[in-house]
Amino acid sequence: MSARDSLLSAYQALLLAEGHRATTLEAVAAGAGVSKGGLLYHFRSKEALAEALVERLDELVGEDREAMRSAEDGPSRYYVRTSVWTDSPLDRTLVAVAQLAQESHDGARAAMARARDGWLELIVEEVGHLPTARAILLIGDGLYFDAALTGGADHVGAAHVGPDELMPVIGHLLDSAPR
Amino acid sequence: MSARDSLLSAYQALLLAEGHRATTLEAVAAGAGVSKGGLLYHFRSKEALAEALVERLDELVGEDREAMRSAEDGPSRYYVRTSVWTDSPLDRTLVAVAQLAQESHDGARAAMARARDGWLELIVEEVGHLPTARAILLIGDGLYFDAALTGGADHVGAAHVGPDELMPVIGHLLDSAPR
DNA sequence: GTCTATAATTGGATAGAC
DNA sequence: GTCTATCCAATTATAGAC
Repeated sequence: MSARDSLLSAYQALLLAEGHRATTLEAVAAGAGVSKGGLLYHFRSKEALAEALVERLDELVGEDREAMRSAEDGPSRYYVRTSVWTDSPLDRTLVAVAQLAQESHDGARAAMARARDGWLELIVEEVGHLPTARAILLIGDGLYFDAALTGGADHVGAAHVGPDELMPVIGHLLDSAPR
Repeated sequence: MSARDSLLSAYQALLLAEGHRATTLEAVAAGAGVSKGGLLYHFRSKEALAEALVERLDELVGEDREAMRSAEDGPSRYYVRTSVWTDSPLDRTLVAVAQLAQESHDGARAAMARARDGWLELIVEEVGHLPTARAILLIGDGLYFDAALTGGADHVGAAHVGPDELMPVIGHLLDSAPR
């Protein structure tokens, strides 16, 4: 992996766990095994790190959209199934960018809006009923919220319900939506 | 309002919009119209502000639990109905504490877990089916996630669906849950 | 109870050596 | 392409006057 990629991954990991302001250039550099000067050769500023991460999210979301469109069990089930935390590249990048968005980063907010609009579009196509589609999108948002609250750590609390238990509920929403 | 309350409210507002690290003591003091020294008389440290806010959340959640238990339309509908952003004291405090939790504040994480466990308990009592109850809880989480992403600003995007459109979907989940 | 002054530290960014 | 040294601004917290 190139030094640039290592730096971006280290930045993402820290952002995920601690947030934008708490993620210092020194910590990112240390995480990637280079010095602060080395970091600043690849990324001119802290803002440049954020912009690169937002680009990475756009790419991953684009790939996810293709997979969602052609999913065997349909876009809605695919969406909910993949919204539970699995530590995938998209999971990690999405929650990291969500941290940026919450700390008032405009680019990150716009990227989150783009991603969610795209998902909603495919769900509406399948469901044919906007409020139901919105409810399904919200369930996915809720799963990301849970992950974001703990910085992506495993959460096997009493309240935890896995995808296997959730899917029948989604199936029910799909079957019963007005047309 | 006492100076202490003003300070806590100013802290909460900044936390909501910018996150823990970005919320400086100077900005909190300025928001409440006192000096940094004045702030530190009421709160010995930044951590003391965080702890006071967590206490405030526990109180508001306790009150909300009572209202939820005795809601005319039942706990589940009450929960979803009140999870849409209305800028209420509970909304603001909850999302502010969620910011703290995301920046790895243990007390905030524990408070969020307590709140969500309490809500889930009442929903399960009503619904009688854990996966359905969990789905309803997730819809509320999703609504808070949306609010958190924008720091509680109004979001009247194309994807926005209000409570009036969402409630029938909840009603459907309630009616169709296995018993 | 609130203020000013200031100490001690940290963080983002630049300059220039290697 | 990476490092060290350094500057400047910002931040938490203390001390003590009023």
